[in-house]
Amino acid sequence: MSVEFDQLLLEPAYRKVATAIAERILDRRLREGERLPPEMELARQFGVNRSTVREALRELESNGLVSRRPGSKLMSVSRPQPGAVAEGVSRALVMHDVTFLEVWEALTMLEPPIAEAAARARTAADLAQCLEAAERFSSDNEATERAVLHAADFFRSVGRATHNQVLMLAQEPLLQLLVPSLQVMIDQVQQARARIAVAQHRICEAIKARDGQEARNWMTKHIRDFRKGYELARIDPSLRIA
Amino acid sequence: MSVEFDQLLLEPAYRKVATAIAERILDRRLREGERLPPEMELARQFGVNRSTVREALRELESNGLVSRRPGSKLMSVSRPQPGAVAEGVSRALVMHDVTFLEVWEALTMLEPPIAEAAARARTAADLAQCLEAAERFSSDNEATERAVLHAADFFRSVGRATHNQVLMLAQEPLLQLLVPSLQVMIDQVQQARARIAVAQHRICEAIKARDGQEARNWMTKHIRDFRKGYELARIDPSLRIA
DNA sequence: CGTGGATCAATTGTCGGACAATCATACGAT
DNA sequence: ATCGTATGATTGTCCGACAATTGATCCACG
Repeated sequence: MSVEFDQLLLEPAYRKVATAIAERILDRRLREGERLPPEMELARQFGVNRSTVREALRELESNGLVSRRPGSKLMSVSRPQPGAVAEGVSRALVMHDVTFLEVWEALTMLEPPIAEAAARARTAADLAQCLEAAERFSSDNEATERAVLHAADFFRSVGRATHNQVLMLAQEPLLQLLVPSLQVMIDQVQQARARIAVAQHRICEAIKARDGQEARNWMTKHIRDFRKGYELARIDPSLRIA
Repeated sequence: MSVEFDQLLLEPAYRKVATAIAERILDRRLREGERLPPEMELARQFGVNRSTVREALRELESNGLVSRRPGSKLMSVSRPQPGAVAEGVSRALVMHDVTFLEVWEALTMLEPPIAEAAARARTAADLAQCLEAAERFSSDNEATERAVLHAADFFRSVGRATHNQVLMLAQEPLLQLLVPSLQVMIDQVQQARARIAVAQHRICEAIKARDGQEARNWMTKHIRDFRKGYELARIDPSLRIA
């Protein structure tokens, strides 16, 4: 028997409303695509003011559980977009002063097995996407910004080839954090673009041949190159990411 | 020259306010722990109504960028708590109908290298935490719920030993998704508890000896056991997680 | 001088109502 | 059937208000 009292949690009404709606969404009583009742109706059902309902909706909206189709004002239930979710994670990591070293270490762990899984699970369409992504990098890498975005997109295309949503979502924040620091590095290292292109090419070939081991190996080299690039550019890898 | 027009984005005011404040937090002009100006003051500065400011604050609040110290009503800038961030990711994954197989595959990729890194980077305090977590599982695993939570906490303690916040945050959603399905499995497989305890013990020993390879190996077995458990319990691993 | 309590101002949570802009829908003209 | 139009519904934003609770200040007291 505990002698202590539970810390009584007095949640504001807007929070209760938010969790109540979120619950209905998560247990599928409100299904995806279905439109949400109007704010007035929700206010009536919950017995609160419309302002309160609106504050709750803002929370759900920022979690991606509700959204509106572009050019519409009606709110409908939606599955959170991976990019948006990952953005929240990225911001959290930035606030925690993550360093490039930490991001790089995570990439080192995650990407090679992803490449291996992609080689096993890829479909013809996946392979085409990987090839296209590599081609985009090769043919349009002069502008720093575009080069970096294409490099990240290549990782995304490999991730999609795994057909594992968990991996895609785990990978996304890393890519978002990689982009800004890669942008600094890539212009200071002459051979960077060429080496990236080669690695992408090899990875694609391995994925095409369904050679998991080879895909993993080249991805390992690819990631290791990032680290080397930072050393060559004399960027301190233990600096926090902007 | 592009002939197309950019899709003009008309954001509602509450969104502009939210991003404006978020920007100031992320670039450290508003530092952590600092208290946020009162709603009225913000409304004055942005030239909008207090209701609008409040909607913006709800968004920031759900992103964890602002929060209040328990038992206080004053909002202050805060770094997002990993648990809360991961919860958003978990919900996103649930909405995307992730299967146990996907979660398990991600764990297979992520946990062994984490264990290896932990063996390298751990401090004495980290080791103590791992041992405590393992001990808690061994000594308090009768109640299903507690056993499962302790099993997850063991992973967390190993994650902390890596001193890599990216890894900790990447791992957290996986653990949150593992818990409910592990809860179903662990009671249907006789030897599950014992095998988990042994694996934890071996991993701890390897971490203590700073033997990365051994830590990785035992973690690999540990994760593989989960899969076997599901087969023994005759749970379809391609079922979506509740 | 520090401590504790009492007082007052500040702040938040919630409410009610209001209005313009915009979107959804139904209807009628072509 | 397609297109444009009128009407109603819904959202975004504003205003003002009030109770409850917290933060801050000050004073008495040991």
